[in-house]
Amino acid sequence: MKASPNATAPASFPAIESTIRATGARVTTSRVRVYAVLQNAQGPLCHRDIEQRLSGEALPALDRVTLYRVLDWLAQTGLAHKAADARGVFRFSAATANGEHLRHMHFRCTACGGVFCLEMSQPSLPELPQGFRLASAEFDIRGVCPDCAGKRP
Amino acid sequence: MKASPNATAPASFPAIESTIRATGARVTTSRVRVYAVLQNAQGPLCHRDIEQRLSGEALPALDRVTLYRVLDWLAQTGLAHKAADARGVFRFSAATANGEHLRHMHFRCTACGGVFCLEMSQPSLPELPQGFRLASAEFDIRGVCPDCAGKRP
DNA sequence: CGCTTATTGCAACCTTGTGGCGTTAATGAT
DNA sequence: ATCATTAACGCCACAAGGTTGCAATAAGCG
Repeated sequence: MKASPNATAPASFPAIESTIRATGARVTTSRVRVYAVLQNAQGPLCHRDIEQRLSGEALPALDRVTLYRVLDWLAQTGLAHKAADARGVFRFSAATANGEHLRHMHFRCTACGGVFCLEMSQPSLPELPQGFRLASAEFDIRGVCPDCAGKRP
Repeated sequence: MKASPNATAPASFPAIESTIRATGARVTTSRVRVYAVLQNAQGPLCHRDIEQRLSGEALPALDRVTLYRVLDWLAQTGLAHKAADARGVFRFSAATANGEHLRHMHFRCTACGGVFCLEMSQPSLPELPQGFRLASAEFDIRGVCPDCAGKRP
């Protein structure tokens, strides 16, 4: 065993492994790797972002379809959140333990599709008409991020 | 039932025509028809919804690509709003004259993708970090609509 | 009416996402 | 430690949404 100083380390994350094991499903390298990427991310990532980060690792890249399935599985088990960005592409983010994601604030750039989490106190939830089942509520702000605004002023 | 006379009326909407003319672009039947559909709609419609409604008219159906282009043009000129629904599909809605759409409330069904406009007083807008350009802000609520909840309880 | 060119329609293509199926490998039992 | 079981994986093809290029059409104008 070596020490662990490299950014392209193999998939060995005891905490993540036990989290996945707790769901009752099998602990596979694919799941560990993808979940680790989501946990290290700053904001919600789309399929391509994740593929890119995985390809930076020493391990072989995972199949496109497998990645989709792992992501959907993560979303289904509640370990990750899945939502479409301003361009209609699904983005995924690791769920926090206490489910505080139910009240979050997002800025979605219509140019690059990026999502920025804004840490601000969110207004209270409204009451829904009868029959509607609430899953999540977000204050969704669209516009252009500083990066894209700089490129096309 | 022939009682309702112009369910399949041709494209002749003086108000819509002059609105389009005011943008400086050409007034075409495609633009008039699509814009009329959006104005008569209850909530945001996706490409397919619009195609379906247009095919109910007596006039020949418009090309898929043309529809996309007309919709993008409407969004660009500000006559319509374009946003992705919970399933990542773009939906379009006619903009109101006074731009009050900036403060709106939507419920997005994750099952059928439907969007329901909720008329409720919305909380005040937050202040953004420097460099971010605001385009629109919505309180975005996701869940399951009464229809879909009834089908899969 | 005839001219100019913005729009349209068609065809091909791209991206995102899904379904089927044989093969691999994670787990539990031996 | 090895084997059997079967959940996941990888690969294939496919579907839906969306875009690009270009020739044909029709809106606006003199």
